[in-house]
Amino acid sequence: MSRTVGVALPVPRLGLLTYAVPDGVTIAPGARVSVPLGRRTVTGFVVALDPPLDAAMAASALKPILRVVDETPMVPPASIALARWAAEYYAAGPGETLTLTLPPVARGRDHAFKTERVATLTDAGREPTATAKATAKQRAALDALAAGGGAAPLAVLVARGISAAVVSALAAKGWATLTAATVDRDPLAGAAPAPAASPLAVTLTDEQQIALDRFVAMAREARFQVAVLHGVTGSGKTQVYLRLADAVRRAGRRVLILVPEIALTPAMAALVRAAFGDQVAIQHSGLSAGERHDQWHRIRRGDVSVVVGTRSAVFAPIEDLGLVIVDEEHDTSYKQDESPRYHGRDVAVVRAQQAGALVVLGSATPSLETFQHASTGRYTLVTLTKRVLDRPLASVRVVDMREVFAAEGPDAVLSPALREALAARLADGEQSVVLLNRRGYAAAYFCRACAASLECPHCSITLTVHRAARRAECHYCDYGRPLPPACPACGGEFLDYRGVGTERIEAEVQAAVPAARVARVDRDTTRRKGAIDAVLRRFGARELDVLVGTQMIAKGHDFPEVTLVGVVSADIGLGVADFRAAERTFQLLTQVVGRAGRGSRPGEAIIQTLYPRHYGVALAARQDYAAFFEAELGYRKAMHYPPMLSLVNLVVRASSAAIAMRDAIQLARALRLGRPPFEVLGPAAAPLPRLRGDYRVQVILKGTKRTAMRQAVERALAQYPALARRTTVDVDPLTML
DNA sequence: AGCACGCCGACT
DNA sequence: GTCGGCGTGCTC
Repeated sequence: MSRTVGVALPVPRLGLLTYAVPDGVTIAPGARVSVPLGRRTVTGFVVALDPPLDAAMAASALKPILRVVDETPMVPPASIALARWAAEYYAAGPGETLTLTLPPVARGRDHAFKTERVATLTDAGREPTATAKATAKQRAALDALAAGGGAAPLAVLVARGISAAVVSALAAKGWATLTAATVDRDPLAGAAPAPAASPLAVTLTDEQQIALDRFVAMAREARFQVAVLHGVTGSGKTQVYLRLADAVRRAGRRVLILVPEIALTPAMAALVRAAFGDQVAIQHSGLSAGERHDQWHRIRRGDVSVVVGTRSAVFAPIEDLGLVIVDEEHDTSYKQDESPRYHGRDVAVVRAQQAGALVVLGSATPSLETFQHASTGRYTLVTLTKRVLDRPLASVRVVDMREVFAAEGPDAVLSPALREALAARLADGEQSVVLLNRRGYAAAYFCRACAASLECPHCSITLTVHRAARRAECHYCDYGRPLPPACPACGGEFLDYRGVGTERIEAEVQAAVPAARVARVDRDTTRRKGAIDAVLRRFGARELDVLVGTQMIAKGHDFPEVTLVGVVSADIGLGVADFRAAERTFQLLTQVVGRAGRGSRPGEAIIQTLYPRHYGVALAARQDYAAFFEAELGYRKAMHYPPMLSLVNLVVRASSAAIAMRDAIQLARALRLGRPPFEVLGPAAAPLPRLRGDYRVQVILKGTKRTAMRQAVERALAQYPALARRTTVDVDPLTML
């Protein structure tokens, strides 16, 4: 019996604390315990039994555990190991990452489980002679119950026109019983109907079959391996995933499928549901707390063999894991942009390693990190070079906007080529997608007299114009204001827009093709739950002709009738001072071009740009991943950027620029102490020097020895606790903001 | 994260 | 004169 336990508490950066275990109490790792912390009582996780005590601790009196919350461990040992790894790797507290393994806590009253009244036929109810005197309605109810295997939820009966009163009558006559049962809410209820045929019955192309056979053979080895599925857009990666998942499931091991975003999840979830029925659990942030709770417990109980979810599902309590699939592994939404700043794909690889499982990283545009490992042989590369049914990739035209500006003036938004193509598609009854990766009407509202723009009072950023709402909004904090009638700086009355956003594009498209039914998909139009689903469904049902949107529409969706994709300003993003700008642009363009021509008719893409020769644009137009990878890797080598080495980004916040700089200098000095095996760059003002009222200064670590970098950061921050509280640590940052 | 302590500005 | 702002320290 253990005398002490190491407990992880949900407190940022707090390490394990040791508590005494009262006599006669037994505790297993993974169980939650209620413990005193300062003057409050909190719930933590037992992660270690009888941990080694340091001298100071051994001498002092440990506080005892107040209560054991779980008789049986809340999370399996594998989840603890994974969370502890993530805590260390991402310089977070163990409690922070362990929290990720739990379902969201229901607030207030316990809405955790939904109970439902279920009617069940009794023996008498099944006996035709006993029920001979049933009325017509009662007979209908008895038949419905019999058809449902002898039992059915009351709600289902009511939906079929059988009133609750009739069911009560059956109960009164002893022909049926009514019981309250706990049911799992179905997060797919009301979602797009599942395809009629099982996705597992689809005939694979030769390439798909070869890829599948390869993966199945690897999975059969039941050891940690990483495979990369590099398949061009429309090559049918999903079918390979599903068949592979089925094979692993049949072999008795479980499967985790990660997908990038909530907007994408319903489609994938519906497919997986069609393939595996009630063997699937879904986890993503769009579910209500109650739904997530139900799904989490189905997983924890081992009721399902396949789990589909977004980033946080990587911590789901799955045992006997044999396969992890990371769909669209290059997608930046796998990286959490708040602490703990983990990368779902990277955690997935470690999870597979700890479980002895196969992990498949799939993408049409693999990240540099992933493809680099594939090309050195550390990961196994499997390629799909052809689209299913031999459909051609879209033909691409790059439009040099400088020529358009020269011909039509500087206010041109849609090029003649794009306008004409949109009109032609409409005339042919085909659908189009127009992408611009910036929402709002205009990027700025500026004064023609003094050139001042409306700016956020809390962030170093110009306010975005939302014209329909007649407001200017900050896209980094919650500040917003009505559009002023005159310049707030000089009183000038000639205010104008600069830069375009999706709201403007929607209007321009409507003006160019007045007869078209146009809808917009961006964060502004899809805030409401289910809104994005509704628009995508209308588009899928051909009730819309043109979809205008941000990168939300570039991902994953399969609309066979789309034959034209327009990209309004391919350069957004290239201007950002970020070493991944070219990679992101290439990925976005390649993905969105891949939306065209997925049906029987060939697709076309029109890319408008100011830099037609930029390699990120030109190679995406050619859809030449190999050439892009070579060019980009050359750049990363020359500039000493990932994947050649690793980065840690430290951002120090303070109430004044001077204090932020002073503290960052102190931090950098501590990090440079003792000739460390890595570079310390800065301090320098962060790319966003002010954010939400804070002044920000950054220090960047660059090197190949990640462990040394992390340890140095831990040491430096431990030395200055006040500074640590105001410093964010981002290991393997995706952006330097 | 909370919660307490402590040191500087605007109020009954 | 205090009330209370947030900056800092601490949690087995």
